[in-house]
Amino acid sequence: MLPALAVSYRPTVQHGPGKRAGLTESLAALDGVGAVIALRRDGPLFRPGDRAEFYFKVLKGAVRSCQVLADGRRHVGEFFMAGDFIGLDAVESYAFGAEAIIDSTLIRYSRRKVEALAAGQPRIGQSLVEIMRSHLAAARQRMLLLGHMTAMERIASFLLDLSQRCGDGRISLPMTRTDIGDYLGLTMETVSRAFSQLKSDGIITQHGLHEVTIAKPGALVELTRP
Amino acid sequence: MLPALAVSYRPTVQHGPGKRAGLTESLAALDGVGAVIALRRDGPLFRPGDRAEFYFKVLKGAVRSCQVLADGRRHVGEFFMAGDFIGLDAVESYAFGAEAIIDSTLIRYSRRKVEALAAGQPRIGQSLVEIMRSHLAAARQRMLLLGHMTAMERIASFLLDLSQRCGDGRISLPMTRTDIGDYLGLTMETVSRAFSQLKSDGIITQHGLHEVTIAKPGALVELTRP
DNA sequence: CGCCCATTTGAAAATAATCAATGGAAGTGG
DNA sequence: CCACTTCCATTGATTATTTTCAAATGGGCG
Repeated sequence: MLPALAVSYRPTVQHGPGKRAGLTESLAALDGVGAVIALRRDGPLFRPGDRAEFYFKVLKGAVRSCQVLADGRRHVGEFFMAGDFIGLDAVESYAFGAEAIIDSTLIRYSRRKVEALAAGQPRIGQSLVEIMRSHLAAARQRMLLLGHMTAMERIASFLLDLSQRCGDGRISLPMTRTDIGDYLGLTMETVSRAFSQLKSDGIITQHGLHEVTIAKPGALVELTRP
Repeated sequence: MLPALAVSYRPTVQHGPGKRAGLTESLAALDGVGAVIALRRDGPLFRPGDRAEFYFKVLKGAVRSCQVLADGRRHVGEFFMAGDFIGLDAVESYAFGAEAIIDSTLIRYSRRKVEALAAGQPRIGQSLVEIMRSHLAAARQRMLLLGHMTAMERIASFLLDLSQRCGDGRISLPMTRTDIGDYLGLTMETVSRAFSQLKSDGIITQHGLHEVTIAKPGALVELTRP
C-alpha cells in the first residue's frame, strides 16, 4: 500500500468498486443468500440485455465488463478483482456483458432477496448507496483520465490504481494488453510500448507477462501528471 | 423529441441526470425545505473541497461542474440544465467545482433535512438511488464516448443528447466551445471544425452562436457510429 | 457604437493508430 | 513429456487524426 502517494495522486478516490470500509461488514449479512459459482477463462457471467436478477461478488480470479460497438470496437467498462461487487447499479437488465478473464469463482446473490433484506435493514441500503457513490467517484476519475490524459499518464494511473486495490507491491495483471487498451481507450500496441518504456526506465519490473512490481512509485506518480 | 432515434442511438440511457420519470414527483416533497438562489454568469455554486451540505436543482439557466488539473487542463464533468439535480453523489465534500454558465437560478436543499425526510419516506431514498443509477449509466456511456469515439462521433452524440434532454427541436448551447471541448475531451478548435462541417453538410443550422437546430436527425445518428 | 473576447479558419507539429513482421508464451494433442 | 499450433506481446515503419500555434473574423456586451 502507498497511502501517502495515493493521497497525492487522487485525493478524492481511495478505492476501486466495492472496497469501501464498513461496507464489507454490513454486506456480510448477505452471504447466507449467496451461491458460489465457478467460471472458466472467457466464460460469460452474463450478457448485455440479460435480466438483472443477480448481484455478484468476486471471490477469486478476475472479471471484465465490456460493450462491443457495431464495428467491433470494444470498450472494457471495469475490471473486477477479488472482493469487488458486480451488478449493483443495473436497472432492469444488464447494459453490458461480463466475462471471466481467468478461471474464477464468485458468489451470486439474488437481487430480490437482497432487496428484501435491505428493506428490513436500512444499513444494507445505505451500504449500497455508498458503493454507488464510490463507483460514481471512480467513474468521474476515469472520465477525466479518458478525456484529458496522455497514453503514459493513463498507464501510470492504471498501475497505481491496481497497486492500491490489491494492496501489494506485486501487481497481478491477469488481463491481456488488448483488455488494458480497451479499458484505457488505447491500442494494444500503445499499451505495450508504454510498458516497455516503464521497464527500460526502471520504474517497473516484470515477472512473467502477468505480474509487475513498481520499483519507483514516486516516478510513476510523477507520470500521472505533467 | 426523437423517441425512435433516441432508442436506436443509446438503448440503455434515456435521460440526462435527474430526469427520470417518477422521480420529480417523489422529490417534489422536498421543495418545502429548499431556498432559491441566484447566480450570475461564471458565479461559483461551490468549489472543490467545500463541505457538501447542500443538494441543488437548476430552475433556470445552466451550470457546469469542473476539475482543473495542475497544468491547467480543465475537465468539465457535467452540464446541468433546468430540472437537473446537482450534488446528490457527493460524499463528505464536493470533489469538483460548479459554476453558472449563464445567469441562473437554483433551489438549494439542505442535505441533512433531505436525509431526515428520506429516513421517514423510503420513496425518497429509492428515488435518490434511482437517480444515482441513471447517473452511473450516463457515466458509463460517456466513458465509452471518451475512450472509443472520434471527434465527430462525440459531437454528434453530444448534440443528440442535448436535444433529448431539452426535448425541443431548437437546442440551446449556453456554454462556450471551450466548455464543450473540455466536456468531450477535445480542443475548442476541433469542436469548432466539427460544427462547421455539420453546418456545411446541412445537418444542423445555427441561429446565433448559442442555438442550433438539427435539420437531419438521421444523418446525425449515423455519425454517432461507424 | 466600439471594444473585447469567443469563434472560425489555416498551417504545422505531435501523439497515437494502423499496418506489418517477429518473437515468445501458453495450451493442445499426440 | 514433448512437439506443434495458436494466440499474445513486442517492436518497427507509416499514416492519420487531433493538437498546437497563429491569424483573422465576427458577435455580443458594456
